[in-house]
Amino acid sequence: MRLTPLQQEFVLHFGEMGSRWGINRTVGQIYALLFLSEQPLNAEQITTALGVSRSNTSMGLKELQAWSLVRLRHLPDDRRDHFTTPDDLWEIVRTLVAERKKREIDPTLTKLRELEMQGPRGDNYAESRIAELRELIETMTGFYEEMEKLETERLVQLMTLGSRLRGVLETGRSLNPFAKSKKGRAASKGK
Amino acid sequence: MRLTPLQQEFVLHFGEMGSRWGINRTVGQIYALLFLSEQPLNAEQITTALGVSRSNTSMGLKELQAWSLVRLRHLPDDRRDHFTTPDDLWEIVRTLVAERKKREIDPTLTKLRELEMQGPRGDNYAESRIAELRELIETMTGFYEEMEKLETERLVQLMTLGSRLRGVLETGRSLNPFAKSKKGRAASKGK
DNA sequence: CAGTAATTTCTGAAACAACAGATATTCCTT
DNA sequence: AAGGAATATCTGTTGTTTCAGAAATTACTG
Repeated sequence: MRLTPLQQEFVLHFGEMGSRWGINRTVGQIYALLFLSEQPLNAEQITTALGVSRSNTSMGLKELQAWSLVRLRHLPDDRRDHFTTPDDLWEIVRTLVAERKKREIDPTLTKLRELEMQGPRGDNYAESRIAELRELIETMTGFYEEMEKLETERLVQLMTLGSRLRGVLETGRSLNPFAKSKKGRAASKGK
Repeated sequence: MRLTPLQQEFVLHFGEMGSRWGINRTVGQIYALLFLSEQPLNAEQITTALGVSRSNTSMGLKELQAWSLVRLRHLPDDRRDHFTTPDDLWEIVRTLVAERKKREIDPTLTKLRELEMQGPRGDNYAESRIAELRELIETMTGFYEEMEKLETERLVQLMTLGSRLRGVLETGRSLNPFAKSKKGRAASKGK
């Protein structure tokens, strides 16, 4: 398989960013390639397109599956595994956030609760600091869980509220500019 | 400097999590130690408390400064640098998010725009996929910028909206349960 | 403008991660 | 059950990261 110049550049960028994202170059490249590929690709195609070893591709795909970032597809009359990324980008974001939370936040939240369970140990400052941190993480993960429940449509609606966000948070103010409220019709210009 | 058992356990946990957070063990430990320390600490104290080399401490502090995660403090009659973390945890979160965005998102957004600037190249699927990704990132960073502008109080208010979040997004519904609206007082049962 | 304390940078060793090629396993076909 | 295609795992090599200790630099003190 041969890449177009556009695909090439995109793939190389994702490879370079890999290390910042906590994955290796090959994993980044495989993901980028699948992301830009209209058809699902098999391991062989990925290997030749990226010019990496077959084994490297295999490990990369395994890692991407552990992240639930690729899906397996089977084509008729072909028993090779073919891989794609979801068409819906918001679904990809949801997956990414969920996985990162699972790996980067949850273990710490568990540990903090564990430390608190062991009861007061007379280390007052540290204890209060830990409690505060736990509360903050709980607040944030609680918010995350609420957002996770929203359908994509509502989520986008929330994200594109823009400057109206501030207004919504002021008690008594409605999101509907036509609702009965003195300040109701503020801020209406979208992008 | 000698650590209490509570500090010890917390510090070790942050060290272990370091690799998942994209920092090394020592950096994680230094941060954890400073986080639990009521007084600012100097490099020497950190070194003995963690049992690492002086040079390692120096590199770790440099890295934490690059992340803007620690602040420098000078005590009277002492020319050594002393380090602390902010008292306000929300400030820490803001810093973390801002830095991660800068390192993990912005370069890719720039690259995507760059690719689009090079104009259509007849690679239709890839082009539309890239445009879609850029739009999504712009939506998310736009939302982030709005949240960044909120004072902490409002931010916490937003995050603790809970199930009312859904209600707020339904056009015409006010955040104020007493506002005049037929559906106004719906959605009050918690989890 | 020495002398010394504090900090940073250099150096090499050890641990770890990434990778290609070879070998082994799985799973389908007949 | 044998053959063969697809995939996964093992093995050794290369590259990278982490770290301590040494050397160099910087920044104060008298």
